[in-house]
Amino acid sequence: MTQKEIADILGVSEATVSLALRDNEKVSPKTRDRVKHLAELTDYRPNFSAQSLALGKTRCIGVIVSDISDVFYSELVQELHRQIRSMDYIALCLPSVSIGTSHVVDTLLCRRVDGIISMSLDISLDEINKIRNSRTPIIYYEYTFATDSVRVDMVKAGKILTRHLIQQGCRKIAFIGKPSIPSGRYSGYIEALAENNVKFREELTKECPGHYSNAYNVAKELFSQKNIPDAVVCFNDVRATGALRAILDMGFKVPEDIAVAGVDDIMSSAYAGVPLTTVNLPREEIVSELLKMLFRKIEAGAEEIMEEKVIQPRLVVRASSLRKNQ
Amino acid sequence: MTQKEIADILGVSEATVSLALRDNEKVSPKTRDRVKHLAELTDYRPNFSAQSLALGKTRCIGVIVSDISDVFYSELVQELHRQIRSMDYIALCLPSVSIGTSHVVDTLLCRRVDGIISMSLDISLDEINKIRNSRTPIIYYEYTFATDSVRVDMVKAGKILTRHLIQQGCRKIAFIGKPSIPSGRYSGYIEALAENNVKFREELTKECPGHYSNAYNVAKELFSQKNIPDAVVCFNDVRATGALRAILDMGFKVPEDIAVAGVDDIMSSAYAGVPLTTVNLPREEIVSELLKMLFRKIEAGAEEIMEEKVIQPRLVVRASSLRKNQ
DNA sequence: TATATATTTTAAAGCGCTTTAAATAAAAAG
DNA sequence: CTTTTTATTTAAAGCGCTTTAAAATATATA
Repeated sequence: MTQKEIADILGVSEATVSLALRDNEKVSPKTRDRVKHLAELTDYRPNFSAQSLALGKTRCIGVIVSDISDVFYSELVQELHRQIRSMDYIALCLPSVSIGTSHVVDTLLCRRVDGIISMSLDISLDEINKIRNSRTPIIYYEYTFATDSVRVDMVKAGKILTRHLIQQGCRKIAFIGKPSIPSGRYSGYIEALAENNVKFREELTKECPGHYSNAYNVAKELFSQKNIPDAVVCFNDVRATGALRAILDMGFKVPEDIAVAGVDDIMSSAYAGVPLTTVNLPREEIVSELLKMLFRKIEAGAEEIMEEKVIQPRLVVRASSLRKNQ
Repeated sequence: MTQKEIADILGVSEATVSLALRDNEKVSPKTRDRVKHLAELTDYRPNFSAQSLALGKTRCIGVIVSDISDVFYSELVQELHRQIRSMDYIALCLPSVSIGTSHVVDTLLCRRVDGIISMSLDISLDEINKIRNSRTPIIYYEYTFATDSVRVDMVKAGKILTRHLIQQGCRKIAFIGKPSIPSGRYSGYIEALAENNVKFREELTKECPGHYSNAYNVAKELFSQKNIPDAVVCFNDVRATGALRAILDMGFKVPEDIAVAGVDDIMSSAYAGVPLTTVNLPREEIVSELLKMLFRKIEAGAEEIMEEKVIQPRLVVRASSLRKNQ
């Protein structure tokens, strides 16, 4: 079924059909009803490719995610789908880790998405330039090198978590997932130590790639040292869950011997080896800010809007850090 | 940049440019190189909408997922993105739970996806008919009411899990997540009980919607009865994780007092309260079969291929069911 | 009734690409 | 140096839709 076929059946012109379907007031109520009725009846569905071509927009935004099987991101993406639905848009989410950032960017640009949300940290300058050249509006999540971005105050996240552990009486606080480049959570961790006069010990901080198993191994190593930390802040809940498992496997009690905390507040955290203290990043707010900014930029014709929205995280205390005797 | 602009600059016709870019051997090597070189230089990217319209295909397949924040599905989708990349296609994945199955189907049909993979159980007959009428090829995952599907042998999954628990000495085996409609895992559970002469007790089987918290509550209730089960098979790992947490919170020892098992083998299962015994569903194989079948059907012009591929699951034994004294 | 005005419909061009059939240019054969 | 044959290029139509300017019809005004 095409508009032409409908037009032929009804004995009107193609233009009339198009106008009628889009509720243009130039077409008489009577014809409009006839058209719409027949469209309904014949299960007519506009061809989006044709529409996009004619209108010059796809009503589709691209989302670059590093890894959609990463729980936190999949939760974010789900929320994004939910919110974008009401704007009559769709989100095309592609995982850069499994198909390559460069390929993702090319795909999105070829498909002429109306805008892009980048949630991937491993996007290169090259790709950013490609996007800029194409004049496709883009907003970044958690990418500190660009304006037009939304991010959670991760310094604060690291800080409130560390503060909390100090309040619980911990004094030898380790950090798993130390970044190679300066990062919020890690800075927050260091600041919190400093402001409470707790000694920062380099040897208690460990790099750790992002998967359960890596954190498991790093933790095993960390807690095999002579001088055992009494708490550990992890880069995120996935790493915290892995580390926690290692700690339990080694026979330590959590939180009595070692307190554990992560960041993200993924669903499974409340059901981990020991329910996990963490920092909640408000998905709904993050997504709504991202979309608000993106659509503003789309309206503005891809002009930089030079804005950076910072969202506040919230401490979520659970058993993994709660020392009863405090 | 459009083909026309390239053509104008080079002083050739639009047709030549199009043919050259698609490596048609009718165009001389010399012109082809000139065209491609300029295309490269000017960062030309074909307009996909136009291409789709002209070719009558979108090189895009739609994926209907109930909930992409469900770990298992997000792992499946990630794998799907990986595999489909090499076919120069993209996957448009939409979560039916947050935007509604009917809306998902409409969206996919409007956008004229070349094929659909349905991973959602709550797709209605109405929607299936819409898809059929549009003559869009579709393959189902785990949907037992349709042919042209791929599924894991869930009877077997339920059976090997239950058998394993019986071998571990359990005799009062509960089931959390009993389905309202006949389902593989549950049947497998019952069959395994029967074949080992273990009494089936209705009161040990509980319905349970799919989230950690529900399983937590159901388990709390189940294990507050006078007659406490010594094992529980859960519909999947998410429910198992929730139930496990409840069991531990109630002060039971796992697996000594109660053995716990799930299905899916999601990444976090190995790091749950107690590492979780489960059944692995081979993602790579599932996805590759789905795609193989779908593309076969696309070639065949949406003709039913009347096939049902059954994939074998694999038992993964971990601490949550391993009774040392056996 | 004729004219001006408002309402409704339509022809035609355009969006950016593909493809086919016809036109042109180059090479081979006579 | 023609005539065939072969290689290369192009004009034109089409994919399904939108939109604008002009045409047709209906309604109001003089």
